[in-house]
Amino acid sequence: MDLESAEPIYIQLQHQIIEGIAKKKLLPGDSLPSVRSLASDIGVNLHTVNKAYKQLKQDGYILIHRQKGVVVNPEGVPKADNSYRELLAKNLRPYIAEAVCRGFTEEEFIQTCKQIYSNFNERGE
Amino acid sequence: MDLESAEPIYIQLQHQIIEGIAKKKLLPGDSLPSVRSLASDIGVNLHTVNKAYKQLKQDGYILIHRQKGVVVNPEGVPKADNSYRELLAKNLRPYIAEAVCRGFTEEEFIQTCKQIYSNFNERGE
DNA sequence: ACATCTGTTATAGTTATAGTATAACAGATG
DNA sequence: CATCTGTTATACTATAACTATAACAGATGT
Repeated sequence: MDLESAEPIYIQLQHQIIEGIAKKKLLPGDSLPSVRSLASDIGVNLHTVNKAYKQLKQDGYILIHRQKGVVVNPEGVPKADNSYRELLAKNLRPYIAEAVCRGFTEEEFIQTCKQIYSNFNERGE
Repeated sequence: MDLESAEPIYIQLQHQIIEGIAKKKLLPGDSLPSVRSLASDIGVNLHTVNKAYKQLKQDGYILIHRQKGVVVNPEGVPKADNSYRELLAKNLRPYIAEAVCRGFTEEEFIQTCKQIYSNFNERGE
């Protein structure tokens, strides 16, 4: 966590949890710290953590049983649908436009993606 | 231009100009509207346009000859270097983590990228 | 010379977002 | 019944985005 970053803390938190799920360090059913304990752990306010959890819940990454706490979605994360695909393409567009301008070829770009993918698919970590 | 978007106007402007260069609708040496005329065209303040131009200049997309106005870099956009590659990977990471969680495979992801690339490489548009 | 265009800078104000600080509520647990 | 949970409400500060004017300095055209 970088509290000095331009990236909002609650966004960094979301990314970190999503990465944890992608890397299978967080498995379906695993429980996450309460908003209060996590907030105190990383030294931020309760609401900042709550904001991250709220969004993750909305996106189907986690479930929240009032008193039992926060749990990684036991059903797994909702599969990619059309609206996801559209949003992804919209988000990637500016990066690819910049790559084209800088002479960063399709092959190089794909190689970069593959390398990142491999970070998440390493088994037995 | 979507003045209602959560995406800041000056960012949208940057993206649009970068896309123009990527699609070769804007060629090296082409001149762009003055900050004032562009601002009045899209109905925003002079400073909003200036902020976008400033960043584009910093990134080497455009040159600014005090009185001659704004011009697409005649030398072309600076080629991808290591710091660019690092930043790109850092930026792509969250999108790929999400894709992994949603069962969006590497092949599908790459297919998405290729399709976007093809939008920029279409000749004779 | 002079008006006019250019990018640039400065100042000030508004609005929205991010984050903090408390407090309280409601359901579940021990 | 105290304590933990997520949730909600309110209020405050700091910062970013945007707007509104105004002015400056260099170049151009008449």
